[in-house]
Amino acid sequence: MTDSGKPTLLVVDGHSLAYRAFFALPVDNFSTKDGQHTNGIYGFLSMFVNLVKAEKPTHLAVAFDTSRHSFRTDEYPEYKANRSESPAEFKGQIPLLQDCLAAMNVQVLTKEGVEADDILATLATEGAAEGFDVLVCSGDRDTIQLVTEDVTLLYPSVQGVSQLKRYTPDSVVEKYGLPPANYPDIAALVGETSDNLPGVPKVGEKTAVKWITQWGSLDALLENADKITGVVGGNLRAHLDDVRRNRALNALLRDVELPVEPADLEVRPIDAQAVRDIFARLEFRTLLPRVFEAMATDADDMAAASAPAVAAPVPAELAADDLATWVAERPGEIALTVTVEGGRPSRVGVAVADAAAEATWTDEVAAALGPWLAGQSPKILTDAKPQVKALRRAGIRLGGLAFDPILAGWLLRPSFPDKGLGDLVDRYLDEKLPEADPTQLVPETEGATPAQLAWYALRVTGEIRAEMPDSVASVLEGIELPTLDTLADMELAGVAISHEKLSAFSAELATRSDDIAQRAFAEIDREVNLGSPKQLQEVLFEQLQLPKTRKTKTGYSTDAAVLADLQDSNPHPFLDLLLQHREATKLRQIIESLDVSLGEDGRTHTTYLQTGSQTGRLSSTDPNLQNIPIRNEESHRIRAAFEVGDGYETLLTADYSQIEMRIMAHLSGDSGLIEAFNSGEDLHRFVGARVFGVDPSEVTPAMRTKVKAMSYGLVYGLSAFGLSKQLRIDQSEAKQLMSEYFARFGAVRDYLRESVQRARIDGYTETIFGRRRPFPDLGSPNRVLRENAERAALNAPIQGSAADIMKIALFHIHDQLVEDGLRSRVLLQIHDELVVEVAPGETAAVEDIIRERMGDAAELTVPLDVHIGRGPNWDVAGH
DNA sequence: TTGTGAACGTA
DNA sequence: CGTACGTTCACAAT
Repeated sequence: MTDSGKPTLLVVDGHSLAYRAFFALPVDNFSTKDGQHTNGIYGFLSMFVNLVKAEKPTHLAVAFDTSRHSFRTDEYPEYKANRSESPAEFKGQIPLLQDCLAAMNVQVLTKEGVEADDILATLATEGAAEGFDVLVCSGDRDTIQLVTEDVTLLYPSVQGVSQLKRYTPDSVVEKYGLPPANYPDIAALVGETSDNLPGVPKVGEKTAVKWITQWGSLDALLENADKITGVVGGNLRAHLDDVRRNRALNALLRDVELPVEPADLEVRPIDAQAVRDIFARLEFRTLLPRVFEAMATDADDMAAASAPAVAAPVPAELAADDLATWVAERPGEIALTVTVEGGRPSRVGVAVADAAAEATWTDEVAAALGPWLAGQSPKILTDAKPQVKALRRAGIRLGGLAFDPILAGWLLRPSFPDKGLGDLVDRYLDEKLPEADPTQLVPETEGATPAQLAWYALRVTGEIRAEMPDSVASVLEGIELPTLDTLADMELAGVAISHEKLSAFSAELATRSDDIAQRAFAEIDREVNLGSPKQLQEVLFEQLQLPKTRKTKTGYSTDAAVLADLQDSNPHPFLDLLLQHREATKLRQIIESLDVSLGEDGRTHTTYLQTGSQTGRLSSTDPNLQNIPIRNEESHRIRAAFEVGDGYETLLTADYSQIEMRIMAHLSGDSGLIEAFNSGEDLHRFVGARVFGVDPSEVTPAMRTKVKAMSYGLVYGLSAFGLSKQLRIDQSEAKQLMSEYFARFGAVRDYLRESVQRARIDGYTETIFGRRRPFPDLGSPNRVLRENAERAALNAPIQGSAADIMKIALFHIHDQLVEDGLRSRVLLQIHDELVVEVAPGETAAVEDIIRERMGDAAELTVPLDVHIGRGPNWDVAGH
């Protein structure tokens, strides 16, 4: 609101200002780690928040051009034809900028066939008529014509985007000698080179102003053109049509049909979480507080924003029997929340569409509700796994799990880090989940009760289902929900680890790494922190004067590959000692974290993140048991500490051999690769024989290594450059290898190409079982971004299908073990390997189940080969 | 105290 | 200039 008490409407030309920012800010300082350029976005937003903060508009909109095409190019094809195509790096930023503005709840306007300035002109005209003070912010001089007593133009000065010059009628007269309405007349005579509109030769601003002043208007001047003397008079007469055309084109449209009018553009509070999300993605940090400061947030306006469209039912507090009756009387899906404290149920809430009830968890509640919980009547649980585990600790095996909004939300958007029900309520219901403020000891706002959480979950479920394609629904029901149950059991079981073995090894490694460190310090005559890349750079590149290596963001790399290269070219004892030190300390860290993780039961219970990957794989945390070392001799001692537990007979490992290459064979239908797997011959030997044109018996280890690297590389979208690096061979030799490979296995190359092509069209990839992963960047003009997306898209169906197959095998095995009443249990999953703890006397039966269930998990055109090992510990079993 | 980047372990 | 993860440490910013 201005002093006059009138509302203020600010309209901004997003395109022209972002474009200026794009050239003003160095791209090096403004791109994300995955290569997205952000200089235009940053510059625009920076200016924008300053502007909002300074002007405090009550109404706000940003307009964008849709393309170069407009009614002006229709009338005059040469219009702006001299402008070079705007760089792809810039174009790619526009949709992201629009996302930012959307998150800030700023109205973004575009219209096919008109330019952003026409939208500004329309809004300015309407706004002035409706009693607004209007501020127009644009980098196009044509907008000067909009200036009136009610409309002020803010125009970026040459000094930079952040400096805006105010144009009022007075300042326009001062600068041009004519009122704003006449500016287009001047421009028409002078011409506008940047728009490819030639004017009258030899006529500049001075002459134009003089003429218009003299004749009162452009029309009058043109009518009296024959009265103008001299060379310029001749020029004018020769270019009358040009002038008329210029004047027609530089007139901004003031009656564009828009879906909104100024009154609709009232400034709304920003969506704080959405802004945080997109700024995190763009890696904007300093901008965040500035935006929050300049613009009101939802939190400031809780009353309006948090008022739910539908109020959650107030749950009835019921006694055990009544709660059991409550659920029994309600057929169909019931949503359920079990709150968990100390790993055990503490409270339970149930909800249906219009009613909710809950109870504090007691033995009575457990007994009364037990049969329903264990039964098959359908239930919806949000983030079910911890609740399933808690119930299991209470002696109840949950049955009938029909939906988990968290899992479903992840299946639909696997790239979004899962942040709980609140985000889903936000996204799918456009409401705010009531949350107690954790920073307040006595929160002002109450959080939702367990029953109310269930009620929200039920409603979210309806919305998610509506958006879920059948294929994704089948992955949820056919793979993820059964897997969830299995994972709960695996986490509860844990794996026995020998503290004695670990601590003995840890002590050994401690003395060893100290010893290595001392010798390393002797080599360089000083003590440094060998774990500090910064100090190492000093030692390597300054003190020892070794050649500079691969650049990183913060300096020069000192990673293992680089050190090995250095050792080749400039041997130095320090390098080798450093590598040894790294190895010893790394092992020690891993051992230490395992030791810390050991529970009172002498077992370690990892947590599997079911929604932790974008491909469908599981991940493991706290501790991560999916990256326990195996490559070198030392690491076997760590695996040897993973032992069979008391009361069990043996550990058994089962792994799929070359499952990703088998999926590749299946998906590509390559006859050579299919034959390789059906022949029973070692895969790489078979492929090597084909590629090098020799008998399988003549494939040397070197040849095998090469085709093996090539085969695995294919799955990741390897380039000749990458292959040459990995094999330490010439790029030309790598190219040769690739072309020989594809000459024999051409269908593989065709498949890979087509699958990316398909993903570009569909916008997502799909596994054999229908799991989808969206790839919005496949169409990005940013090459780095696009090519990264292409490799990921090429890999996703393969890695994802393998993950699907393993999950299916996993829960089939688990379910069969339970069904057959066996005590043996699956403990670990490491992507293509399972570790099973076998009860006495069950070895043969368990082996049969595993072989069968892993082998039958999917019907491919090639067999699924399973390798099984046995032993008292993971090292022996894994042989 | 918190966040980031380098390095490195696995499939 | 090879996909997918999680953990640790150092370091800088707070």
